[in-house]
Amino acid sequence: MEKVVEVEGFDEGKFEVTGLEKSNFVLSSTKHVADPVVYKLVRVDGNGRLVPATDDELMEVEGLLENEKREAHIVADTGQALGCTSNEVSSSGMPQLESSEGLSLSENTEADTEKLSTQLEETVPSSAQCLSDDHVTQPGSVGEYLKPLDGPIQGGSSTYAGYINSKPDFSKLKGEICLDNLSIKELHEVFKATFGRDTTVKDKLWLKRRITMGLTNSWKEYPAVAVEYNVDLLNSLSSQIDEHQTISVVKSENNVVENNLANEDLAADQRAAKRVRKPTKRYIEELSEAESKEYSGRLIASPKNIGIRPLPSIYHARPARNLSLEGRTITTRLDSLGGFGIQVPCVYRVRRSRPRKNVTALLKFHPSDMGMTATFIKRGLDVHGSHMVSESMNKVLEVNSTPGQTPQQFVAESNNEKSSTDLGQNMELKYVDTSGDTSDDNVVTVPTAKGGIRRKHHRAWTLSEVMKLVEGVSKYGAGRWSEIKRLAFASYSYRTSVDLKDKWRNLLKASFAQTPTDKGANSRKHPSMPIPAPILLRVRELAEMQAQGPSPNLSASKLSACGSVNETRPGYL
DNA sequence: CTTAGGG
DNA sequence: CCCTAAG
Repeated sequence: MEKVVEVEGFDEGKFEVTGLEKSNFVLSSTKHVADPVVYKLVRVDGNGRLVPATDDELMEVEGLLENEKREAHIVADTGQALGCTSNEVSSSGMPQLESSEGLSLSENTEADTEKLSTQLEETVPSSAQCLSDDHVTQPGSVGEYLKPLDGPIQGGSSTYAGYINSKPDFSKLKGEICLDNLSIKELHEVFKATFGRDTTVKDKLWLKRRITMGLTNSWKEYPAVAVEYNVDLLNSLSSQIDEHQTISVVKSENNVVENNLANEDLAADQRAAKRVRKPTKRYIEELSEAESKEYSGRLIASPKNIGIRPLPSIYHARPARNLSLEGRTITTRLDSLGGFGIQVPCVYRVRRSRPRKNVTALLKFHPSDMGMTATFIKRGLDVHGSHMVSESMNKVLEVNSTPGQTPQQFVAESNNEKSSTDLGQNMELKYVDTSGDTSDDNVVTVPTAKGGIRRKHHRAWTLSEVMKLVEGVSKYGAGRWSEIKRLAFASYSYRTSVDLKDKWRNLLKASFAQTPTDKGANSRKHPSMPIPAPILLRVRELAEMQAQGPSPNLSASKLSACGSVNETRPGYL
């Protein structure tokens, strides 16, 4: 809680630069006073195009920065997704280049920062919590896969930034930066010199990365944290399978692998070139479907004087023109990319049917109510990142448009999160709530032909969610979804009452389907969601119970609810 | 706006 | 999940 000051520093962020091909890397001394923006750019192998980091990336970085502020370290980017992403990009006929820059932050940021620092006092800790949680619990996180980054050498971000603490200090790399200028052949030599063996890999990026790693081989242990965490989860959950956990494990494994790679580079040569984090089907689907998608990212600035000053004005981009496309507004801007003028489309998505409100206005009106939300938004604004912005916007809008529980909700969520994670198990929640992830609205929306937008990722219902639902139904009765949503699901901003209803419907189906066969529940062939038998039983009980009559309990609560009649302290007035 | 159902 | 009809 006494991090307030640092938070501010965090806001100021630090500079992270992954250079272009001919970039001379200049890492700022990642102190507390650098620049909030993280520039990233990936050179797509082959066509030499540049692919900026995604906004989700930024989110990740956000987490990174949080840690950063305490450790001032930089994590080496695994950059595995590079290959896949680049493919995706080119195959989908995307505009080769997109970017957004967090340049305009100079003014607004400063002001907001101050306000924020106040609120952050309370929320930051939980924010951090959320962030790390996200990384562990969000299987479908786009950022996870979309991460195209690969700092040619010391790529700065890590997918696991959220929970990696012992990050390697790549500031040492300054001396090695010149790798960029080397030819592949030269790189091979360097490689040999570094590892004492030859390599057949022709991937320049890879070579550089490896060499860099070899030279700095300091990142070997950090996955420990994550792994431990996951193992922990697994143990406590061994019986119930929550999609999230499994995913978590996978992730951490990746992480481990990644790190082992740093040491035992055996056989890595070949794999390395295509060492890619496998994108999920969903993701692929998404990418292809999203034709002119919203990759937006930070554009690299000329490597020259990065990090020296908080924000060189030359990095400012100037809007070139705007045009709208299927409900999205595409802003083409001219960025000064290391001296080159490049037009990059920026996509601002707007949530359908949600009244659009001025985010900045929101910030000012409820400055004290939104902790990380504000942070995100601010950052989003700073960066002009479409993803970020839209995401944040959605969040805010969602929160704000929820009648009766406006801004507080978010705070509540954060707290709830923290407590549920800390306490771990409470009340009936024997099942650990791995999904305290209220914070990440990773929900991807997809524009429909009709002009609509539909949510793409089915947000898997976690056990805890299901349990809350059941509990809610038992308390308030099935059918009173809005009540349940408001009371039992206060912490889950997503999950509309309709969602609850649908889920309940499914639960009923499920419970009745396998009730007759006691064992059927567990022995069922790994269907997507193995709902613990007990829960199903409970569901059925409730179902039957309510089929007969709206339990006395219900009517009681009903009365008290509707009882605005006169029962509210008749005497007091 | 909230529910219920169908898709 | 989405969409829509109905209260």
